[in-house]
Amino acid sequence: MSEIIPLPTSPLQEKDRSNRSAQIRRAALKLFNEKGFSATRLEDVAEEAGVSKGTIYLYFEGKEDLFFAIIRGVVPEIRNKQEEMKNHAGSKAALLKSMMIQIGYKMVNTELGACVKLIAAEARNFPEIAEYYTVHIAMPGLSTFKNIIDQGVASKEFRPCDSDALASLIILPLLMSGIWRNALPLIEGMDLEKIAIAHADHFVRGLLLSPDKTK
Amino acid sequence: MSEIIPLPTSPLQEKDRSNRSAQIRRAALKLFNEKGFSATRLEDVAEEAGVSKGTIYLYFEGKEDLFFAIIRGVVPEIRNKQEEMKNHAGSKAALLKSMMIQIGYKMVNTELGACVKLIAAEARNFPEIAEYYTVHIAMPGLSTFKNIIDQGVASKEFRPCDSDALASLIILPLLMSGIWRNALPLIEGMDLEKIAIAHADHFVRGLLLSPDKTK
DNA sequence: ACGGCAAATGACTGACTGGTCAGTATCCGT
DNA sequence: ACGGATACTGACCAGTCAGTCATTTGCCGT
Repeated sequence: MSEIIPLPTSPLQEKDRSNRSAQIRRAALKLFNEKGFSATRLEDVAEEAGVSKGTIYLYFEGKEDLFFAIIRGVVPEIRNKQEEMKNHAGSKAALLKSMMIQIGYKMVNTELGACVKLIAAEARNFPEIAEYYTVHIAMPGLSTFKNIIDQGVASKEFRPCDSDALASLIILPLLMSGIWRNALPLIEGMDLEKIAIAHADHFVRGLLLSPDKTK
Repeated sequence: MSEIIPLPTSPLQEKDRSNRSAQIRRAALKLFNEKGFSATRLEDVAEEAGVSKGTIYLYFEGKEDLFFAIIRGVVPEIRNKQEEMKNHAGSKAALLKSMMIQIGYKMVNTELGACVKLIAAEARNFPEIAEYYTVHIAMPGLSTFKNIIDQGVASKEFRPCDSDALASLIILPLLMSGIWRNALPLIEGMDLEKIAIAHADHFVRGLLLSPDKTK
């Protein structure tokens, strides 16, 4: 071919070329999310990523390893959020609200929701994933929320309550928002971001002893 | 073979024999839920149901039709619950609580949770299912909850609120409970029934204008 | 311009599985 | 006891796809 290859080092191509692994993981997540792990053909992942099938095997040991790599990729961000919560000073109500809205936003607008859906759909086929998610994400996350609630109760900011159950109830609707967003068409009037905000507001309202001062 | 076939008409076998279709659907739901639709081999469904592969094709047109039949099978029960809610007289708070706890119970203890997980995982592969679920279950369900909340607001039982968002927030944690139950190992201290009850209690508490009288 | 090396390719293979259908078993009315 | 009808079976076929590897591409330093 004698045609001029245009801008072979443009920012986009440079980035792609320099990180085949991320490029393949992105493509795979998109298709796994659309079709499911088992129904996704590796050849389609290759095409979506703009490489050939063989190339995938230069970066991953196989389909399953590619799946694990995707899940591992979202963990650091979640861990950081958890750290952020632990080190926060100030009103627990404001902290909870802020975190719920941020998590809700990420669930609906980033690949996080797709990952949650994938984990829910495939965890039973990959016990390793289920174990990893449970031990390294869900348990510390719930425990962090529980601690915040307990602290709020201790300082008389919140009413006494079953902090175990309420910690779960913070996160369950947000997880389901992420799944819905990636699984089903949105129903008219069903704005998932608005729902996350309403969740934060309504949940904390039911927890406060005195009328809401964070408004 | 000359061996005696034991009790060929025992009650159990009689029942099974009389309804191959339900028997196959039960087996298929179990395996679809465990492995996912695509990763489930029809031959395994046949074995689980105690029939041969060919028999499945006497009752269903194919794998996909079997899947549709499973989903259609849970709809009547849901529709009945919705009717029940529309015809209820009395305190909206008590009605909401009762419904939330009942739905939560079914999500965690019946095949309903497995169906929700399946729909979430597979809806994008079967737009017909997504459409059906959205139009015939989700929309009327949300609209029923919204009406109850609006009525409660009108009668000054509930505070003014975004009833669209709150209707979604009633159901999202319950759906996620059903999915969690069928996807992930329960975390220590994570009792999904207890969570449904706490949800009902906490959600309604945040909605009431005057202190809770349903206690 | 060249030669060597790492990166990338895609045709190929072997295992797997949805769906078929010719054959078998079971049931029931006579 | 018979025979037709209905229910069931499982070997088989045709298509699919994860994973392999001999070959090609293109990027260097010299």
